[in-house]
Amino acid sequence: MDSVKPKRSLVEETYDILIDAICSGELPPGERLNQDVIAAQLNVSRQPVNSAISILRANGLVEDTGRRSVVVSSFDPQLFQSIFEYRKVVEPFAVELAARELQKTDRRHADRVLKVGEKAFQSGKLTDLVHADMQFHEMIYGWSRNQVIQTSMKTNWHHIRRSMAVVLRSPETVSQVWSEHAKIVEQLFDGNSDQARQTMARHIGGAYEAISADISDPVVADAD
Amino acid sequence: MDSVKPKRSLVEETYDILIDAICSGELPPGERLNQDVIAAQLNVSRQPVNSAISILRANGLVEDTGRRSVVVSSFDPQLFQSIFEYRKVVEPFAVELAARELQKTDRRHADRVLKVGEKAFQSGKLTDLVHADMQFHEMIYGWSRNQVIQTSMKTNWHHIRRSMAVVLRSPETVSQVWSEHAKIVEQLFDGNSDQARQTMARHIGGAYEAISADISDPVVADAD
DNA sequence: GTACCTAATTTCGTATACGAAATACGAAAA
DNA sequence: TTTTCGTATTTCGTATACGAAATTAGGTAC
Repeated sequence: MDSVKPKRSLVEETYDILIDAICSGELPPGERLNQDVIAAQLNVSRQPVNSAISILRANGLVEDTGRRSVVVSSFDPQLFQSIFEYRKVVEPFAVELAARELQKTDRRHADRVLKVGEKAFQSGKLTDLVHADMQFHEMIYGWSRNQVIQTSMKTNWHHIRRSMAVVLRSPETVSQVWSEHAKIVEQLFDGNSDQARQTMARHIGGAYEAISADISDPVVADAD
Repeated sequence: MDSVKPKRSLVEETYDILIDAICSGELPPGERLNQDVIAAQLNVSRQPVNSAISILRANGLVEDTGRRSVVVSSFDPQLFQSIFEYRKVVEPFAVELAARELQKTDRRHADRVLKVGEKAFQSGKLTDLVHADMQFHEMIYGWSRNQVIQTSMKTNWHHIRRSMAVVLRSPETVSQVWSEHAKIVEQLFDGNSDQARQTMARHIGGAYEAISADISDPVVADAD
């Protein structure tokens, strides 16, 4: 068992806390980030907070206002559309790659992930649902053995989570999502990789349809 | 006229200098980054250097050694393969998206970029060639109007540039690259988007073939 | 000569300090 | 009352300071 303490730095800790606050919607778009306040809340000096914000800025999750402050980036429907347009091509590709060499042990992992999804569905907690959804897709990215897909999608999920925090999904939609997940796994392990690919493409397309209607209006900072 | 000074911070300046040194091969894989030394060289304090390194670490370009130092990440052929596997799917897709709404003015831009490429080819300077190559592909990403493609490929080009610094390309290969670029533009503006897509797919595939042979061995840090 | 132990030095993370720039506020003039 | 200008305050970027961890070196025992 890995009981090593990674010994995370305060910069990392601060970064994780901030990105989580942003993605969960706790810090909504346009919200100002005051270094002194954050430092006080986390009981650290301003220095690690400053570094963490530098990373967030480099990743586009916060932006300078031209004034003296940084704010959480506005959530742009255009970006959301880009993400799903992108996913509709990349995720079926990930499925195709995953089919190359599936291990038998992977099946156990898949079943576990699907089970967690079921539980999250029954609990009805949005946070759990989003998390489980992400887990499933990240499993596929991992199977693809393509690092670029994994890292680019990691960034995308920050934005996806951010949008999910605003959007409510109907139970029927959620139910369908998880039956499609199961179907993809089934087809993959049955050797029908091409079908799995197509199912994934439809899955992403459908998810976008289901969600996009709700986020037609951009969420931006309050005008002064 | 935009005569505003972007007023870049020392963190940004330092980050750009470091990433450029890494991507150009000036700081080879395994090279240790000493904050004091870098700060002295750039005539800044260690603070912005520290922040810049935090960003590099978050982007995976440097990594902790478990000791007290960070080193430039080793260049992994596996990653290189992932990048081209990815590009072979994503770049043709970018071409497809680009075909949606091409502006007439874009043609002028394209011709300019192609011309710069020719010049770089004649000059024979590797740095210029790589830069021009990147310019061409980034033009396509821009035309796709898909932000995710743009940002993910931006990261990838750091790694691509890094590999290019090691790999020498034969003049014939380079020549072929640029005639293919021209062909893609031609096909796009002639409305043959599907052909342009296929040309791009062949282009990426060919580029990978041409390069991959030379980087079969991983470039890692010297063993102690 | 080799191995080990301890002290000195390096080097990093984080805290604190300082100066500059921008915003907020308040007073005076229209 | 509204606007404008000057001053006080906030807040950030960057410099400097400090303590801890790790590496290096040197010396001693075998």
